[in-house]
Amino acid sequence: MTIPPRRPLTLRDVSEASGVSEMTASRVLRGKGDVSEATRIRVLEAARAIGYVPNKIAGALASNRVNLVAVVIPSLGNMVFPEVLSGISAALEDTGLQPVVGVTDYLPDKEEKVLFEMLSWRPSGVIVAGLEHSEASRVMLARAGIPVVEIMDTDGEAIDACVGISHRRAGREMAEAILAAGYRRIGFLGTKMPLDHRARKRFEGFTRTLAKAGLEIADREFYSGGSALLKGREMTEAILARSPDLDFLYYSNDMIGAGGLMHLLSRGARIPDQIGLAGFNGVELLEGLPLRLATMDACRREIGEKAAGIIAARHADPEMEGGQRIELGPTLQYGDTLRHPRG
Amino acid sequence: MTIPPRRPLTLRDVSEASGVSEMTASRVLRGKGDVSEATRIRVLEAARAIGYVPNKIAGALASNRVNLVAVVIPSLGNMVFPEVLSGISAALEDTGLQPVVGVTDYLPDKEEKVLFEMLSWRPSGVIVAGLEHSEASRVMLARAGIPVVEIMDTDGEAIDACVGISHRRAGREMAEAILAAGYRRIGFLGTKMPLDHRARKRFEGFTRTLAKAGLEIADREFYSGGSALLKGREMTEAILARSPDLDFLYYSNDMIGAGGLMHLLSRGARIPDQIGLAGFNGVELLEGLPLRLATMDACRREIGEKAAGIIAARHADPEMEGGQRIELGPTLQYGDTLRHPRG
DNA sequence: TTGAAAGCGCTAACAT
DNA sequence: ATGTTAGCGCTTTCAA
Repeated sequence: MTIPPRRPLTLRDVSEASGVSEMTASRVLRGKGDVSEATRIRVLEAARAIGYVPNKIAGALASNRVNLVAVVIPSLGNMVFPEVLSGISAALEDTGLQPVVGVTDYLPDKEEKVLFEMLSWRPSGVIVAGLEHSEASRVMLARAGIPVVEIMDTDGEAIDACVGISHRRAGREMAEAILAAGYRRIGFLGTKMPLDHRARKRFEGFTRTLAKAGLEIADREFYSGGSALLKGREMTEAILARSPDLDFLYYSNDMIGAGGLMHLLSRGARIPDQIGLAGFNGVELLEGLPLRLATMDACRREIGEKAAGIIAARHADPEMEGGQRIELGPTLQYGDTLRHPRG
Repeated sequence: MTIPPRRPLTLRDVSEASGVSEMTASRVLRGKGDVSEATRIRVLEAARAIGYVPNKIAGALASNRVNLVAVVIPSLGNMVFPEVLSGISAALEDTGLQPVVGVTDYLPDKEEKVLFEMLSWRPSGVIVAGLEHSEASRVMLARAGIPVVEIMDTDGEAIDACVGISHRRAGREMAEAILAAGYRRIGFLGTKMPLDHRARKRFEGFTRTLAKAGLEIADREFYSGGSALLKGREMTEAILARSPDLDFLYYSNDMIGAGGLMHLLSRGARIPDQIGLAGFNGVELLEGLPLRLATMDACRREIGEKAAGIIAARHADPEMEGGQRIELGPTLQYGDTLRHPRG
């Protein structure tokens, strides 16, 4: 197992080893054009024997085609994005396209850098989380001349295509369900929001709906960083110490909601009657908790699939129109922590 | 905001817009070679004004340099790998290198394909999880002529460099701690292991150590797929229904261990005296549980940092020797679910 | 400090 | 079915 790391092999080496022209070897290795079965086999065997790995850089430059799709997301730690990615991978599976992931840590500047870096590899398409970008990023994307799909969110104006849910609506529907169930003293617990536009939009949709019913958020608590489950426990303890009469806690994500649930269970709270809870995302984790947390599915996998589907379709048919807009409908799950509306 | 997607701009466009040669423009944009401050500014402004994005494909072909590091991991859903990635990103931050992630789903065939695909972009290095690869993969990596770092595991023979922990030793140390604490009827719960070599090695280290003490695993339970937390609950219920006299449960990962903990808490089990539990990984999630699960830290972030450090160092100095081997020492955390040894 | 020429490894387009 | 030629956009090398 000590193979001398030699000079990288080129098509020329394959050509010499198999006795056909470079062009024919190239055709065989790409599976394009008519090649006789005999030469096909000779080339393939020669390539395998010498251990040829094609140079995609040269191939891409010559053909002006790159089978990569840039995927730009805020974070991998969030549970949410790996699921989007798996939807993307699945949809790209048989298209010859490959996702390449970049992470922005929710920072617009870093997003700009990551986009610049990725676009400089001339990918066949871009999938980027969110509708909020720096002006420079928007210009880059608009000028790139490739399909751009903004995902997760539909509340705003897209550069090109867009697939997601309306977070304002998600917040509104959750508020409606909570009000319909008769809760009135409602607390909100979430991330510090300048970072997270989607959480902010849910919050806006939520508070506006309460306002229409003549209500306000009774108390709130924010966090950033750390173990979300633990933060959920701590924040819940803190908010209830301050406002013991709350009858509902709305969390901006399921992880902190799960933490809050753990806290309330350990206190022996009567859920959902004395106090109700809801999160957001519909993460798989929730299935294992003692009570099922009320939540709203963010259609993560489906978003990934649909976004990748748009890129793939437009890659296959470059004449196709852009500007697709797909708004998915998240569904509310009452679980065991939100009373069903009376009746 | 309707920018016409034009032909991608080239260095020639920058050259024309700034009135210097392509070569000078290239030098400015790469920050290499002597350029007068005046022309530097003119070029930079011209590039920004027209919205130039360099073509890395052409650059890479011409310079025979690619600032990418291929990172090949089994899964993104596992909590573990995003942390390794964040270690890698951090260590690569100021090196000019960029990680590119590929996912294998624990399938050797897919690993082979992903490696082939990534190597065909001629990256500056490869970081790949595990020491077990198909023969073809090993040959590809050995021949690639770039630094290769195998991570997570040190029980086996590496192609080049390697950074990780000994999972056999981790299993052994956990077994020793469990025995020292006086537990004797021990159950094992884990993934179906042909898929997961590291879980298998932990299991081997664990059972061998028990064997030396004249003990065997009293019962076992395996799963694959699904919500790990829920599976942990279900498996725990199942194994205890079958073997009610178990006094310790060793889980192959923290997520199923957390599920088991939830189940036992809901049953009112006396932990850790009547029954103890331990998992593996030291995931952040555990901090939020009602009891801290005993676990063993897998040094994930540190592994990522060290592996990327090796690639970066060898990238900076191509003369440097290869074959580094770094075995990290995971530390046992007793938490609240494993008795400390008597005394 | 700047420019001109050659060529990286491959594929498109056009022979044969 | 196979081969030849030119050139993708950039950087290296050498010259001015």
